[in-house]
Amino acid sequence: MTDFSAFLNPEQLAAATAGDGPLLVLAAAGTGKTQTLVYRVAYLVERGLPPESILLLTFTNRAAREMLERAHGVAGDAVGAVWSGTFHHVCNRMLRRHAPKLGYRHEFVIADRDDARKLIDDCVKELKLGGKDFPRREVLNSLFSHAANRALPVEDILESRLDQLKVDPMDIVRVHDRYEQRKHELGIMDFDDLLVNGLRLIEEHADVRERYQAQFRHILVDEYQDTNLLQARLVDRLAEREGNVMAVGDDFQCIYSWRGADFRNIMDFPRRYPAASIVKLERNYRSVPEILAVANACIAGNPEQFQKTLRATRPGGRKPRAMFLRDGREQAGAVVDLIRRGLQEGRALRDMAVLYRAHFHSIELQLELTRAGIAHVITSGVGVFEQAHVKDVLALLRVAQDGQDRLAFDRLLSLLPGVGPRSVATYWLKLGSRFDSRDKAQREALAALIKPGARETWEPIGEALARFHDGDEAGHPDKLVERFVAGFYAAYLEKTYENAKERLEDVQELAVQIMRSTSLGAFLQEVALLTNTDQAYDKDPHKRADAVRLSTVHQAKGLEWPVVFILWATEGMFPSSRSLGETEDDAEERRLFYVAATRARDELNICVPEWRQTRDGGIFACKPSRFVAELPNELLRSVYGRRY
DNA sequence: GTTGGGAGAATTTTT
DNA sequence: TTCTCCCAAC
Repeated sequence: MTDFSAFLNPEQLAAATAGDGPLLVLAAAGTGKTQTLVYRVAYLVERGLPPESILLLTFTNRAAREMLERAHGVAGDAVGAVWSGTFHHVCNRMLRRHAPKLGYRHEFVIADRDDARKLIDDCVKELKLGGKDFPRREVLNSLFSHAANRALPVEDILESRLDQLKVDPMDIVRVHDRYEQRKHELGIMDFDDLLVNGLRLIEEHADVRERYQAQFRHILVDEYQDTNLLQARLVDRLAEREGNVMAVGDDFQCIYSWRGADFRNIMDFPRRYPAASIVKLERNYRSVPEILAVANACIAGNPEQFQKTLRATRPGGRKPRAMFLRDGREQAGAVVDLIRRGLQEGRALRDMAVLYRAHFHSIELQLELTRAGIAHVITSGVGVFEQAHVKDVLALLRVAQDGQDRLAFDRLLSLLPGVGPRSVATYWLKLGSRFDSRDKAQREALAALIKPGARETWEPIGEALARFHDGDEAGHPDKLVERFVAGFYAAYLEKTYENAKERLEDVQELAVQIMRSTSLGAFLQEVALLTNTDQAYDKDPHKRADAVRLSTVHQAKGLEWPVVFILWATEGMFPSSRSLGETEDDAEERRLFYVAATRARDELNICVPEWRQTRDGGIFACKPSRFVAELPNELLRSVYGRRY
């Protein structure tokens, strides 16, 4: 048995070794929340609980993996069988098993954001809507998503935005109805459907519900403050029988309410679970007191929160710098200078991170870092698996794997010259609304259907598929990809993209990834849920090992660095004017700034440029962010220009 | 039916 | 400045 008291402080110990019953752990930033969860898992396993009866829900797959790795270090191999991952991942896992109960195949397809938007476009066109004033697909997508994640009808969501919409709300409802219908016809689920249907599965099917209620004797939820209504309800249902929920979170760090997260879930937890014990973790092990003072001051004004104060355990260090700079270029130069100084002081590049509100805030810095030859990695907005070339190859693999995947078929065939949506639709129909590439007759039928101009191009692809199914290369997805690339795709990339070489490398790396997973089927069923923050797909591990990290604040959640820079701490940028809109409510932006500041261990540098250049060459003045301006002067070291 | 050119719009956060 | 949409020519 591990001596848990050797690794945990009294509050952490109380949480990790608590008995049965609901438990709310209010863990402020940097107070060892992960440590507590890791030891909680280890404790339960060591006490003899079967690992598969533990459900660990996290915000990213990466967080789940890290926690289990660490718990494995404490409690050994048994930990491997713990159910863990994001809500989407766990719902996916349950739905793969029981999908027919909801009228889906086990092999239902997950539509990523891009697929969903395309589909919405199709619906708009089909209904002959659209036009200048009709909302764009992104807007429609986010409206539908809002509705789904709050379990509200689309009409209700539209109601609150009527003034912004110039069209008949019923038209939007019609698009939504058609979209739902279309998804069902194609047997696909979008991200929101995973949650919606996961919950439906549990609520509407008593046998499934009872099975999982019996299985999950302990449910642990990380980042509980960022759960939405569906997620909270799913946990409540699953825990109904055993009642063992451990919710860990920090209402100060709720930064996803735009996605439906509702921090009332955490505020109301004691009411929903009257038997709940509450543990507060307030001792911060991460940051120097000067950084905590800034974080505390920033968040203090937010109403209706659990009152918590970060208490420092580290000795005093340096006050955060507020750097008042001329413009974005000077900001980039200043950050580069300070990174160089950090290197001289013995820090590694990986000790430093640059955080910002939105991806485009970092463009100037990226250029400057490249010019200066400083290794850096960006967790970009577009996930690796969302890039066009990766999706092309995935489409090939999906066609090889599954004869009913219409989306994949469309995508693959559209790569051929002269073949567009109309032709593809005809092929599909003539093949009997399926294309089973295992079936020789179907392969030949398709080859004959393809129009003359494209037939030659298709030939090597058809050949690759044939060899994948019969012959000595059967069942080797890497060989399939290889033949596809050699016979067609390399030339296609060359013709289509300027950076064909890089894309080719991605594709080859993809083949390696697939060979590492248990099976092609398993890989394809999960791939839509892998994101760039999960780092399952490491493009360049050598570079990544020691490089400055550039990230949005959202993606930096749960991480920490000795040195942190915050870019564009100006009104309109951070807080973002788009987020504030007409409302005066800046609570969420404030929490976001709090999250950014509390990522730093030793040194926090807040950049406040005075002028911003727009893309079309315009220039306008920026006021310093309220989050800087409001701070008492004595909490910061203010420096002007490049005299830091 | 498809593709490519030219004009126009537009810049948040993500599973 | 870059991505997206619409229209006209293959």
